[in-house]
Amino acid sequence: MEEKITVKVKDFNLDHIFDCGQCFRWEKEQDGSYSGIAYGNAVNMSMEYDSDNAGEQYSGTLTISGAKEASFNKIWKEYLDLDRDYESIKYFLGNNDKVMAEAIASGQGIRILRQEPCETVISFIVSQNNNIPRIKKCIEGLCRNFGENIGSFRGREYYAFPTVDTLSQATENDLAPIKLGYRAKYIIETSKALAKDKNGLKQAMDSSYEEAYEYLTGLCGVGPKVANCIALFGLNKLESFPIDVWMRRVMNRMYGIDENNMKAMKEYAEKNYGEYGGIAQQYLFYHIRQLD
DNA sequence: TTCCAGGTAGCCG
DNA sequence: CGGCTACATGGA
Repeated sequence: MEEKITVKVKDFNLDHIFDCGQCFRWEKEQDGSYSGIAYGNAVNMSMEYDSDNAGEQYSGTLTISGAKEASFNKIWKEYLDLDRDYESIKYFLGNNDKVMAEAIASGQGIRILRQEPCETVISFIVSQNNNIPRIKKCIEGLCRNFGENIGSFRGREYYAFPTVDTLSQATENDLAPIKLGYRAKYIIETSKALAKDKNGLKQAMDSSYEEAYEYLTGLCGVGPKVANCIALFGLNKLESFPIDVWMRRVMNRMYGIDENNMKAMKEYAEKNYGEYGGIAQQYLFYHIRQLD
């Protein structure tokens, strides 16, 4: 008998959370639930929405199957950012910004996952100049070849994300079958740096956004965009505002900002989204990908 | 064939 | 500093 946790949630939608480009290891099942792995635990998540709001507020009961009850407070509550009040954040972002209100409407149930810092670093190095389906394949390949086998869950084998110690010892030749392209050497070099500086990411997490950004951009293969993704998804810096091709597209289409004027986009975000820039960015990202 | 994908390192002025 | 380009890979 599979263990499971059930918990009441609101402002919570699995499609919005797992299909907004923040994570790469969750797969949608036939029944609309998602199976995946985080912090070395493979689980399945399904939602039963409250009937009285017809799903519009995205409140209901979340079931995490395969998870031990004790893991809720230790892992899942924090991973899913359940203690944060997204309703007030949505009001803050959307109450005098019609464009943002529209974006929020399409991704009402987004939550910023608190992912493992090392995994986030490597994953977003893989993501550069790459598309999401292929990013997923590359990461799956890394895990299968270099991650610890966690065992089978619902008929599938699961592998933990490889440690930087393991990756730091791999050669470009070892990584060749994974088809990471020119990113392979970035991954090896950055894994070496992180394996050597064990507390670097932890310290960055406890530092200000600016200090974290400086540390991250010092890693090989980590530029402004990737650093902001790591800061947001791995280090819990919610003011971080990653600007990628989609963000350039959506801010041009919806705010009329020039597609090449990244500085204007950054300034717009700082001024209007402030400490919740990262959450605003996720609503915009999800929204433009729905439209496209 | 060419273009594109959650960009960055290296180089040049 | 800011601007330019090569870079692996696979799908459209």
